[in-house]
Amino acid sequence: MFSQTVEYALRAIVYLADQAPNPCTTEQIAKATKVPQAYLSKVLQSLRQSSVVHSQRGIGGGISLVKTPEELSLLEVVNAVDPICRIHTCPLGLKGHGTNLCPLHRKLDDTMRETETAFAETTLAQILLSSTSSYPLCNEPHERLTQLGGTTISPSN
Amino acid sequence: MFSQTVEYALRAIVYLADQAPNPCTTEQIAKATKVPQAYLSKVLQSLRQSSVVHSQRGIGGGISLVKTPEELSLLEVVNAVDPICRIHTCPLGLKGHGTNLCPLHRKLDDTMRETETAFAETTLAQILLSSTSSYPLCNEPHERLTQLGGTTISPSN
DNA sequence: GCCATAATAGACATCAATGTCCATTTATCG
DNA sequence: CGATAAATGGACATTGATGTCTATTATGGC
Repeated sequence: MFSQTVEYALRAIVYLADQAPNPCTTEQIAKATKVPQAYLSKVLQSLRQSSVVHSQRGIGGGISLVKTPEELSLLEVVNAVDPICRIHTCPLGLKGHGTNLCPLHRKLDDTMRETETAFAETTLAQILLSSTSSYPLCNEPHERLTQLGGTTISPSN
Repeated sequence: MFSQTVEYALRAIVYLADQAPNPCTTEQIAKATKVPQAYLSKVLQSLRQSSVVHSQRGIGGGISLVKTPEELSLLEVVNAVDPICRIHTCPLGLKGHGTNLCPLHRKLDDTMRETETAFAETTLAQILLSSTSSYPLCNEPHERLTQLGGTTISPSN
């Protein structure tokens, strides 16, 4: 129901939120989220063009969130790469329906509206704080590869 | 969010429900629903293989619903052509998550479950009886091209 | 049995989503 | 300035969704 690109974008953003506000390289994100790196870079470009993430080239650079996890909703991520396009006018192009969708398309649009709302109301911070018995994207909490102060910590492996 | 094929399948089924229990030819459905006829025949084959519709060749034949509009849900139609596939195991293939999805995939699956439920609870009869100000698929009620008794009525155009 | 009707099957065409690869540009560090 | 790190852009490959076309098969009426 959701495209592969949406899945990849959300994985990357969850990882970035987990590491926020530190930047992460595409390679780092790709490995952590098991997304093909070359394709991920395309997805990240879409996110950058929509101002969901910020990028910085060169040593010490990488990708980082523009907003804090508290301010960023799932919907903003989804709409950046594969917009949920609501039904505004009759898909059959019937005049006379105008904004009055027929019962079928009214129902379809309603379900899309519900999905849209669910995504709009969920922030990345909520995802990170949710307590299911599994951590987001991994078996253990992710290593924080850099500390806020700038000291680098090596991963345990 | 929903594929073109789902859209076409639902249009066809709504039309068939409107004409039920009379059979309709693919050509007739295609014109009424503005779906490319050759492609529609593919979609209808999927619906037949899932026993949503029944087909009859030759003169007087066509496509008809297997169930009554009261018994048929939108979900059965959708799942016949483009199944809503729920998330059952971790898409990253992480052991240890098992059926315990991480918060991200838990949320994604929840929205899919809601959509699934919405479709499961809506019957074709409800769609036909819904009173928005627009008729399903058309500006006016569809002509019933044949009557239950077998007498054929010419369309007014 | 013959003809008209209508579904069926399969080949083929087109396009968008997904995925890969490589050269180029921008940045930091020494 | 030179070396390294990292994103960027564009070309290309692959696959699945969408769409078209034609020959074949099944059915009912005469």
